[in-house]
Amino acid sequence: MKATKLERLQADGWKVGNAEDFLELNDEEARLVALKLSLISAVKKSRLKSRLSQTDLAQRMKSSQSRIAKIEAGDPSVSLDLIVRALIASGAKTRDIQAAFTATE
Amino acid sequence: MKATKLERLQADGWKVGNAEDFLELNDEEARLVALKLSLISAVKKSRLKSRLSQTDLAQRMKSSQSRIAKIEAGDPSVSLDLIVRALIASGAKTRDIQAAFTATE
DNA sequence: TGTAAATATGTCAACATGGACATATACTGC
DNA sequence: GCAGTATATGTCCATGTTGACATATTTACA
Repeated sequence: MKATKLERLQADGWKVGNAEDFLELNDEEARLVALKLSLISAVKKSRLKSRLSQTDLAQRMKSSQSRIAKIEAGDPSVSLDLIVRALIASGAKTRDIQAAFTATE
Repeated sequence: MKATKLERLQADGWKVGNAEDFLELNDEEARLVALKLSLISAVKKSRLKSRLSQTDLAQRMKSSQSRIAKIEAGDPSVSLDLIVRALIASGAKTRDIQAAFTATE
C-alpha cells in the first residue's frame, strides 16, 4: 500500500495497520518462505547433479556437513545467504537459481 | 570441482586446495556479491516505483529508516534475507526479482 | 547381517545482523 | 536563507546465524 493511500484511508477514519497489515505481512512472509523452500530444493538437486556429498559441498564452501544437512532440512537457523552460497558452490547456474524463483510464482 | 576429480588430482600429486580453491572461492564470492548488488538496485527501483520513502518502506516491513538506507548503500551489515524482504515489501513482483538475477549473468 | 559412507540431530561459543536511536547531511519549494 | 522532508552515517546491545564437534540414524551393498 502506498503511503499516500494509507494516509487517505487513515484520514477517512479507517483502522488501518492491524488486520490489513497483518495480512500483508503474512503474505510477504509467505513469499519469503516459499522462496527459501524453492531454493533449498534447488540446492539438493544441484548438489546431487554435481555428485557431491554433503561433506564435499561443505568443504567447497568452507562450511560443515551438519550445516548442509540443516540447509536441506529447512532448519530455521539457516539464512538465505547460506542457502544461496550453497546453491552457487554446488555448481548451480544462474538459470537454475532463476528457475527456483519461477517456481515461487 | 567434483570430489572425484579433486581426488584424482590429488592422487596425481597436484597441490590442489590453495590457489585453485582460492580462485573458485573468489568466483563464487563474486557471484554472490554481484547478486546482492543487483537485488539492492532492484530494491531502490521498486521502492521509488511504489513512491515509498525509506521511512514508509521501513514501516511496512517493521524495520527502520536507517536499515533501509543501509540496504541501499550496500552496507556490509545487511543480509541477503533483509534485501529480499525489502524487495518483497516494496512491491516487487516475482518477475522483478528474477530480472535482478538475470542481470547477474 | 555387518560395515562403511552418507545424512541427520543437538549443542555451543564466536561472530554477524537486527531494530532503535541520535545526529548529520542533502534535497525541495518558498 | 529557511523550514520541512528525505536520506545517510554511526553506535549500541539483543537476537540470529555460524562452523565445529559429538553422536545418532539411515543407506548401500557385499
